Amino acid sequence: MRVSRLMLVTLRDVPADAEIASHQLLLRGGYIRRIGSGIYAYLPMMWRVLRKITAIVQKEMDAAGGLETLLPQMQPAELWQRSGRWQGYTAGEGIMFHLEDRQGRELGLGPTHEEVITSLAGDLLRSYRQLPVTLYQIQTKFRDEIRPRFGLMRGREFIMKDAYSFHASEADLCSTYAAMDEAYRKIFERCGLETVAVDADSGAIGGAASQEFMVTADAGEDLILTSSDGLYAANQEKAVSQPQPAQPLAKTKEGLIDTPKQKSIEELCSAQGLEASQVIKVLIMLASFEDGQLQPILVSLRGDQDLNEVKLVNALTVERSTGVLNVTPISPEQLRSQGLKNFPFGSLGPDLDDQCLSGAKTWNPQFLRLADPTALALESFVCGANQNDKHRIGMNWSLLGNTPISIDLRNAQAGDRCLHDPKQTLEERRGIEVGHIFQLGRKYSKALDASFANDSGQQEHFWMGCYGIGISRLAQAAVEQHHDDAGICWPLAIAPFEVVVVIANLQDETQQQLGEQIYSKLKAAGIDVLLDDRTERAGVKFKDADLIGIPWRIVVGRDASNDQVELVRRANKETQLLNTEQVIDSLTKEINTQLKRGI
RNA sequence: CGGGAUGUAGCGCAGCUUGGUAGCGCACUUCGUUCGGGACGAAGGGGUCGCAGGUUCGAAUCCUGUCAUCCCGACCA
Repeated sequence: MRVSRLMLVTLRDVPADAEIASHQLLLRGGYIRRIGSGIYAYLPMMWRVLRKITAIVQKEMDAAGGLETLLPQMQPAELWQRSGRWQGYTAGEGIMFHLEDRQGRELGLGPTHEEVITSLAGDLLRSYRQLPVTLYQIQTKFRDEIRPRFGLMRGREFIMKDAYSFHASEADLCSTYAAMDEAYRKIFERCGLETVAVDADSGAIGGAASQEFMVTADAGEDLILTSSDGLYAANQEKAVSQPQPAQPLAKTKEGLIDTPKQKSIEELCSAQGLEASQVIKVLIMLASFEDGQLQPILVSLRGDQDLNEVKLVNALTVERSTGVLNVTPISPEQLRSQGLKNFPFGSLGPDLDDQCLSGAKTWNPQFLRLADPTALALESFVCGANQNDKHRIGMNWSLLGNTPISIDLRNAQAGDRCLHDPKQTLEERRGIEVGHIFQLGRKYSKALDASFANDSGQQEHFWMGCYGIGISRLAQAAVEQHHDDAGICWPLAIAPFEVVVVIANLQDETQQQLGEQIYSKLKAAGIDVLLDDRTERAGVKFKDADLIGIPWRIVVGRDASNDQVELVRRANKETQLLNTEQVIDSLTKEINTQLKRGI
């Protein structure tokens, strides 16, 4: 391909609405254009990148026994009603775009495909003899994200590879899950990405075991915690640890203390000379459930710990065996509109009386009381007295009366000791989630009644797994991990072109001819080569080559008359002076061996 | 949805306080000089000042409403 024919439009200034490096560079390099919030056009060079990633994914999925397919993006509501997810995905914070057709039938635009694939499998897979089966597809997904951001990182329309496996037994599911884990590691390695596999929450998808693959990068949206020996790695949403020990509270008799203007844990501790771990922190939240219940929640935590909302939502789902639409802190305005008196915020205790909810218009009039084990383990503590500007000291749980439900609700933090080896501590890093694998179990096959005949002729529900990769996100994550001040440094395997031949001065006949010659020879050797044949000055072409990030650059310039050209490696600017034959030889070899690695 | 900010040419911005009919840099077109790290000169083209009302002789500028985009939180590949 010739740059003069490539519709290459690069920008010198950084677009104002791009925040992170990868987003800025993709815009500046002429890879993407924003069409709407979270909606992007993939320009020709970007499409080449995406196709290269796609090809790698297809190869590895095929090698792992996957069957490529293509499922509809328009999905009937009825299918989602059967799985029980229509409500959760369309109402409240739901992320499914949905519409009505001319007959008034409701349809959703596929954010994921468990429903479609499971009903198909139930239809087509009748015998255990047909199992296991893994189906996958690569297509555009639609999600009405609450907050799209960072270009392709979180789009409302994005390209995803999603795979689903069907099994006769849990053991068989586990073996495919392990094979997918392996395939994912190969895929990311072949794409030139440094990733960490972490234990993950399975979220709205549901199911048992689940692992996320994170591209490590400071701009990542997720916080991941890893042990220094590398044996434990988890998303903070899921991570568990041994808490730091609490500072024991000097034995005092229980009593009331005045704590004017000491509303936060910090204010209280600094005014009273306490450690945060000696205080019980109380959070009041409102959970709205799929069945319409509005339930006030009272959470007690040790003062030095933070609430993990994912763990809270999971706990609530188990407690009520129904889906949670959202959980939000309760505000004084909400209390007023329920016709309730304000709570003594800043002085709340775990024993806040249910009386203060009586007469609520739409809420359940009793708190659901939960507490983290670190809070329950305190033998003596300080907590709010449920009246403004008063706290109680020397308290314990038996003095407080009815004990809340004990459940892990706190965030593991960097510095906590690891459960697998208390000598290790957790370190934190940021990551971009590019892949996620789940053991779904039989959640969907039961909900959609998808079954097969086992070896004794009995109908059984499938064991299922599902496995996703964000293709377009992966492309941007690669940029986030591989760039410098001058621009992108694409890993070879996913670069839009492998080599760019820059003719320094197009008016120089010798340079022009030699450039053309090298270009044709590389093309004939099967290399993805770009020829910069623009009549721009050399500096402009060098800057553009750096910006768009082609891994290798051949400069045909001053020494063209002696058949000497420069070979420059984009990532480290390493330069060699070679003749035509050498440059073609060494590039062909280098590229072929690099691309073969990992296959 | 809550909190914060911004909308003026393809991109980056000034002008708004104090109303007088739109400007700068880059990019684009033409000509000349230059030609290995985003050249120089000359001449051009391109704007419903987000949109709708209002105030005024007159609005990019003041007022009201509205829409869009971005950032912080919940969502997730």
